[in-house]
Amino acid sequence: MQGLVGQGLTGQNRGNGPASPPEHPVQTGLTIDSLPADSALDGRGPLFDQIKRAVAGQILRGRWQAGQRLPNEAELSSLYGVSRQTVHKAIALLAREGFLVRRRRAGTFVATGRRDRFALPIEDIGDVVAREGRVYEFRIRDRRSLRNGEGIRWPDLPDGTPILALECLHFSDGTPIQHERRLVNLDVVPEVVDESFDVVAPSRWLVDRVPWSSADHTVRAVNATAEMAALLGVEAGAACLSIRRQTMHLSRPVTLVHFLSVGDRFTLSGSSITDSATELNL
Amino acid sequence: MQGLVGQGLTGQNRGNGPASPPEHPVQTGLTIDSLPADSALDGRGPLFDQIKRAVAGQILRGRWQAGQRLPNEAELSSLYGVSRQTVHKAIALLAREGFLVRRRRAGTFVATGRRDRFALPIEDIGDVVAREGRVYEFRIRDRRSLRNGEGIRWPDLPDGTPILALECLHFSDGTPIQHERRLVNLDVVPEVVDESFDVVAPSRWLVDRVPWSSADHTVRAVNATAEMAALLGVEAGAACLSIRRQTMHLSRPVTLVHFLSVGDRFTLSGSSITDSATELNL
DNA sequence: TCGGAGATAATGTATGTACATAATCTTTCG
DNA sequence: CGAAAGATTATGTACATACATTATCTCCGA
Repeated sequence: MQGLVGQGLTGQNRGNGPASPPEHPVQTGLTIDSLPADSALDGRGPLFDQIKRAVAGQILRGRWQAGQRLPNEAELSSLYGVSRQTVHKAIALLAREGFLVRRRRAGTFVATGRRDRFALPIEDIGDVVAREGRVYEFRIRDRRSLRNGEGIRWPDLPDGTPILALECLHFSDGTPIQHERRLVNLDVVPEVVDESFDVVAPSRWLVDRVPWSSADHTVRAVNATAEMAALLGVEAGAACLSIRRQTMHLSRPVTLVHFLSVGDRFTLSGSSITDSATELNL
Repeated sequence: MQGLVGQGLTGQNRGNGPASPPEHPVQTGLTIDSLPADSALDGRGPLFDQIKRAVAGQILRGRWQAGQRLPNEAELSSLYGVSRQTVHKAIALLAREGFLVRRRRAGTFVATGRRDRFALPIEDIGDVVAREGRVYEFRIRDRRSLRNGEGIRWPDLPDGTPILALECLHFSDGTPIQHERRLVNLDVVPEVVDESFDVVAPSRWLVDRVPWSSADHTVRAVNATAEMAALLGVEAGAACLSIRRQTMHLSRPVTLVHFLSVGDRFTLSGSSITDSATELNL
């Protein structure tokens, strides 16, 4: 029963039946030029969403420029013919999504902050392979229990902490595409010593089991060493994508992993969408 | 604001009489075991934030497991001694951040969705270099106005659309670190033809000027061709990070850019933090 | 002119109330 | 027994009200 995937939400387009804002008094004299036609609410979905769309639309269309001050909540309220609470909810959400900046007493401003917060999603290799319709397999090459500092050192972890060290290879349709070297903090995840990883890959096992609160990533390009080249079935020196990830939970390191993937068999890709734009369909 | 906790944050919990819920008899037998000590509110910040922390804490500590159902708003309300609106705000925000899934009539559940939405921020090269305390420079190597399909083809753009093609190099302390090849849709950004890019780099100029609603990225590792190697001052075959980005605005392509960076001089890195964890300080 | 005290204007939070919406559960009737 | 109709329950939205919190502005006096 916990299947549940996409939350369906969003009231459909009911033909703005109840209490639509027909003839509000319009408060002629005011700050911002009376809004042009395309600032009107569109009647689709909840009021606060309509207002979000209307405001974000003004910004995305460049009508409200970065740094410019918006009408205050009371003005917007009478402008759109809804209560201040409803305006507040819409505007506060847009601010939370980074479109606006609000300062008490000063007002609400279009965020100057350049919207260059591109974000690249990093997915589980198994998911990627499966999504491409290929057969995913993995093989554990090595598995050792030891203490930090004994041959291997995990910088963010105190020496002596018990850790599990894993090494494994990932395959797509039988071709090796990624090498993984992983350390797991046994103080945080002691159960992992009882897991054979016959069926579930370590990354998936961990992600299913341990919540994390933060993750650090470093992505770089490196030339394959002779050893790695042999494992991955490419020539020495082939360009490889190297991903290092450390996840933390409640300020404690959980796992440190190093992925190495063949450059022309694996790419990171994804689309970042401005939160609002998603809902806005702009 | 990280000063002392201080500020009498008002509205402490229960006890305060004014029209609190009509003293319903605590509903003994029910859903969640009466919450242990660490589920109490901590008195820091607004009530809805305290409730967010309390609930997210239960989840992150594994006390409320994935798929499990939470007490309903009314129960939480009497549990924490706040109004349903306040509980609703906290829970709705957690749901919006992906911690919870809510279904009408059914209730609120801890999200099973694996929290594997790692995201990697992709920054402007100029920002990165500057942050490292190095001197950033760039040089335009080529600049041409042409129409799509004439020698260059931008797949997502109709043939014949006027475009500006740029090629430039980015330097850190005088060392070349990134090569950029960029196409700009002149139908969307006609002003760009009047910009010399003497001072501001194209990426920065665009990001400051044109809002975007979505961006596609592809990151891969490639071996430097002889030509690129010469430009970047490395040996042919050196591993390079290749980033392709297309940004769209209102469903129209704005710019398509191809970055190539020397593997050992440039890395992508960043930390993804669960939205809530930020505020939670967990 | 400067500095500070106080007024003011904007957003932020909390509560109450009412009703809408969507599942789920229950009952009833063929 | 099973399907349709209705009751129930939990969340979702909207509005009103009240007060808290903070910058900012104004004005007054040394």
